[in-house]
Amino acid sequence: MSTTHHQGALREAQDRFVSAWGQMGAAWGISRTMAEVHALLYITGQPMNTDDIMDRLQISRGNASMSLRALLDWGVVQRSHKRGDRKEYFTAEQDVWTLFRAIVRERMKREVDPVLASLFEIRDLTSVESSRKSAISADDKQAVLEHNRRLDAMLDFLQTMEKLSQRFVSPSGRGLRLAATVLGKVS
Amino acid sequence: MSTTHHQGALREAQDRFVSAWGQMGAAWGISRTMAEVHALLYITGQPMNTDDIMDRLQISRGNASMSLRALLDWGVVQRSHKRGDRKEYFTAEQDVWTLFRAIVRERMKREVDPVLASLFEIRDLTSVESSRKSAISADDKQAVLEHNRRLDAMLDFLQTMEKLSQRFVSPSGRGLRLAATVLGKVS
DNA sequence: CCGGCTTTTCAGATGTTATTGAAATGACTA
DNA sequence: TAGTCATTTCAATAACATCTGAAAAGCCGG
Repeated sequence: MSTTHHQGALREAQDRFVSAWGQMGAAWGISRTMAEVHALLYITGQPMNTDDIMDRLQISRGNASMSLRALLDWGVVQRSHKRGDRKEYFTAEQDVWTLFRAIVRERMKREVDPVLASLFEIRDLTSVESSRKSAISADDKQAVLEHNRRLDAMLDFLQTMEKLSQRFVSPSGRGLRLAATVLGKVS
Repeated sequence: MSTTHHQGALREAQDRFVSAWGQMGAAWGISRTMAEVHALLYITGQPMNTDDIMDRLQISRGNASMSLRALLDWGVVQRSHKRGDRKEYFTAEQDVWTLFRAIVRERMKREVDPVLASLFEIRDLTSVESSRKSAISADDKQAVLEHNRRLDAMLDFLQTMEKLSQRFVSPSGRGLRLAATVLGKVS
């Protein structure tokens, strides 16, 4: 349609954006390709189908399919369709804060929550139980006490983070206003 | 010294803490071992030398050395020494918020800053320059305009994040108070 | 400046994760 | 139902990250 063949600058800017985003994603434990697919959809703003994406990023069909599905799971890409075309098209969430909230939500769910669960279990191993146990030296009791203090410090911290993230993640542009507030507050 | 051979519960709690932390670290793009070494030092609270750590975590000398050095670089572990012992001992930062600040600082430096730099460069590719270019259709101009809008949205967002993280990272227990404030504010 | 002890380095082995491509599955039409 | 086109799956493979262990480099007291 619009873009002619020698439309260099825009194309290059898009490609470099895709690379930069892919790099960042990789550092975050998101597969490079998945991040690149998202970047491409975001920066072009155009609905694209699997073949468009394969061609543009030079990746296999399987890879494109997997990445798109994962992006759908994360809720940062939506399906759409074109009349008279059987292919599925995809578009990226355009609001950056919404995007960010989706990412935080997903990462908390996958990485922090399981650790929190583990820590609670671990806490049980050395709670009241240990005092019931047979003859234990004063030193050992002290060691357990300090262990529990450290464990609790970590637990408290992660729970605070959890709550904080829920504020940011909560629906509506709450996160933005909060960030602005915080930045304003502390001068 | 204190811990006798059948002191099971504490030891198991420590081991499980180490695993849980290692898992979390892995998800964050920190090598599992590096996270485990830190977890061990944190949860025991004891200064340990390289051999202690090798034995306890069953890792090679090289791996232990590398991980410890990385933790020192991150500023979350300190060297210490024992009189009459030539070995180096290591201890973990015990304040969880300080630990967290170190991590955020490091990750921003390594992952966000480079991307921001790239985005600024990319922005230049399609700034004023593009209007100078020869005959360009109205459609193309429009495309470039929208591209710039999206790019700027991302830039703004990352810059806000950067500033936010600097608040949290700033010396003294500022971060803690901020978090408390935010949690309090929105009920 | 030698000998013993400690830490660091790094090439190769090992383990993990991402990607491909072709076959299976699904979805729709006639 | 068979035929066409699109999508998903998954075993094989490639790419990447991590770990080992032995050799090299540092450090120190005598």
